[in-house]
Amino acid sequence: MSHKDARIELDTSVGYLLKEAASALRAAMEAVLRPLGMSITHYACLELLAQRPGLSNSDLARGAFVSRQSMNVLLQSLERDGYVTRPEHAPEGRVLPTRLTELGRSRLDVASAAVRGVEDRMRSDLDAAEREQLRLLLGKCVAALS
Amino acid sequence: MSHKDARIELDTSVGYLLKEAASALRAAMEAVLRPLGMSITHYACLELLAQRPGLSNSDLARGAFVSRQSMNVLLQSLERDGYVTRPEHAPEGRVLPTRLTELGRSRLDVASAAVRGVEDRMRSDLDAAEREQLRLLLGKCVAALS
DNA sequence: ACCAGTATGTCAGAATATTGACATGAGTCA
DNA sequence: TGACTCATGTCAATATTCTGACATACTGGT
Repeated sequence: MSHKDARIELDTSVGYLLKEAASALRAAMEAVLRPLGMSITHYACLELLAQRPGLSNSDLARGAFVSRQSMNVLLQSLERDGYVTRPEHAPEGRVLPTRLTELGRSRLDVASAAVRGVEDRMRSDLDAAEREQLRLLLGKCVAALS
Repeated sequence: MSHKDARIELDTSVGYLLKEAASALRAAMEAVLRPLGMSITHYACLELLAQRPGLSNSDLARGAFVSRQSMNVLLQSLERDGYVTRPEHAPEGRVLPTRLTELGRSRLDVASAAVRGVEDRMRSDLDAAEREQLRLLLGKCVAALS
């Protein structure tokens, strides 16, 4: 060995496996959302709003793991299509609280069912204890990186 | 409840946690690779070539989870910068086997050490058994989705 | 009151990745 | 041999995301 072997073993690297799993999940979600005319960020935004109505653009960006600029243009298109509404000017501060419309909620219902199917398939070989274990371990990784 | 509650619980969803972890890992890797003038795809390509010399463009694309068109333009820039070499025309078939240059390998050594630091930090709260468990569970998820 | 620091919404330009398309080569099967 | 299928490398166009920048608004300390 002429140079130090600090190479990362791809096949056994947790980081690589994590990326592989996330990539597979993304592909599977895109496959079921595409027929609905929805992208993943699209869906993530609506899902966040369904669970936490009134989130700001910046909140949604953090929750969907994109920049707030990206979320802003997405929100503009969602608003144009009538899926969400935002007040004309901020009630207080600069924050514009966003809310789902009835149309947005009904579209989300379909998308949410499709995504649930993907998640169920992903976890199909895991029993309840393993799912909990996976959540725990992923949570530790997230905490350690932030 | 006027409409059926098929909503996915974001906080407890394995899929959401997976995306969160992958996003945190990506951010951390970008942070350490940026000072080296390298992107994640950049690094992934070099790392793949170090472990499996002679991979084709399509192989590299699959290994780095991008389209082969994206990998192609990346390889062109890597070739232009002298990090990798490809034969002028295919030895057999259409496949152009790619190899690291000495320059590419030395640049990779630095990047690899930086990335290893990130991975170590990510797994810092996990003991050996937990790391093995995480690999196993992620592997099951990947298998179930493909 | 003031000022520095931080967070937000938004516009514009740049970087990155994807989809579509085409030609070429290999393998299969009748 | 010929037809068919599949994988590869690559060009072009499109789409998506990010970075940079700016004005505005809140917050905490002096």
